[in-house]
Amino acid sequence: MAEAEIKGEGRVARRQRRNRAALIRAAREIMTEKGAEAATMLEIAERADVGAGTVYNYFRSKDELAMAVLEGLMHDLGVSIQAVTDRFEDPAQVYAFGIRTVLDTATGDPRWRQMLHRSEVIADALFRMMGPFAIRDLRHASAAGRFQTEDPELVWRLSCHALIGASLAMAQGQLPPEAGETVVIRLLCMTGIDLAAATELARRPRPPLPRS
Amino acid sequence: MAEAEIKGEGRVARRQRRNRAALIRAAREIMTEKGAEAATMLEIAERADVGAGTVYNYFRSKDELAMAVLEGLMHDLGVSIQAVTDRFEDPAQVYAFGIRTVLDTATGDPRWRQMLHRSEVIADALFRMMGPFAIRDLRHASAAGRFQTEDPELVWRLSCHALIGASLAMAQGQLPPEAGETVVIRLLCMTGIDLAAATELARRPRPPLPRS
DNA sequence: AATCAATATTGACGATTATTCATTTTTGCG
DNA sequence: CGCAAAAATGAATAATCGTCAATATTGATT
Repeated sequence: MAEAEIKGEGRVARRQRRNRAALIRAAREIMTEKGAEAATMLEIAERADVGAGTVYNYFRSKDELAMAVLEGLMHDLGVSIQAVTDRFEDPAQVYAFGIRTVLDTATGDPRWRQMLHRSEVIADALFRMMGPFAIRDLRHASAAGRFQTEDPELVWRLSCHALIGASLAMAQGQLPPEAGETVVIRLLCMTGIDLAAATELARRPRPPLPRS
Repeated sequence: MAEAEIKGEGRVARRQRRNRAALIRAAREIMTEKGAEAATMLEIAERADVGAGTVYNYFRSKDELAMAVLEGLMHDLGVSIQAVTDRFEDPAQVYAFGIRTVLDTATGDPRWRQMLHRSEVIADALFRMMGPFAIRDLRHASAAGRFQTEDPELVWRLSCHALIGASLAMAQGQLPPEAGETVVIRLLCMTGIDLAAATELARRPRPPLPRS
């Protein structure tokens, strides 16, 4: 995929797109398999079939590469969530579905689980990558009188950190899997709805995610 | 301080206490000055006046030493908070004061600020070190009908991650300092009170902290 | 006081890896 | 074809965590 020719694209540009994509793909495979820390730059370079130094022509550091991997994972998840929530009527339900799905994916998908260290980086990526959607949903739900969130950006930021922190705790067995619902309920409380409404929202049946 | 003799304590035990204390003190000085990452084990060992390998007789790893430093900082802050909130009547206010103080200290005290990387470690330390107090406050406030928190442990855990995440964002200038109040309001919302009550609680005048 | 097993200390060293950089290869253009 | 600029290369660098064999200290026992 993504090998489509772009008219007027020279060989350099084409090779660069190929290298960048190959590096991110290789890094994603290795990092999501053994963890970002355990993945070495040399192994990534070899898997992408480039020289060790070439990685640094595309990414200033290993962290920057790891960030690109994370953003890719989150982009994919965001697309899946969008596909499902497009049909929802209630904007509050869109938001609730989103955070529930992020939580379930972060704890359930082994690829996400391997990236769960360095939570500040992950929370930040989540904030940036899914922020536009989440903040839009918070605004809609507030406009519809469902939430009371005049500061959606801040609420979303706090939610990201809490969400990733909870995911980490669950992945480490410090929280039971059943806690997922309660986590969602409490995060919904931050939007300004009351506990009963948050509970109702969190317990609505959810359609399945399309696989990515 | 802490050089008090313990009756029947041999020289080994005395030296071990001295070494452990000296290592934590040295690590605290260096780590809070230049950050935990930039501090090297060798420099810490030299400042504590022990050999480079000796550190590993007391702490299995650099992370474990950093954790001890963090726990010390948090212990000190916890003592200060306790001294102030002892006189409060409203348990909800005790909780509100606690989280506000953690936030202000994390963003204002340069020693804390230097430790703000690796937020999952810090949030975990906060959860463990201040958890007994915070959870007690949440229970009291719930029993008094102020909060609705049947799951104080979970709410506290989520709050820790959100609190540290927000502190990090403020320290990096991604959030303005005035956001502190809103952060506290939204964290209070997680306890199950409504937005108006949370706002009132967050805006009550606060007595100053005794310096530690 | 002498002995000695147990324990603690030491610091040189090994091992690992992210990153750099001088060199080589490739590209695009006149 | 020839050449300058850009990109790729991978061997070398650098930095430091944690190990370990050797050494020093301790204190119970004789």
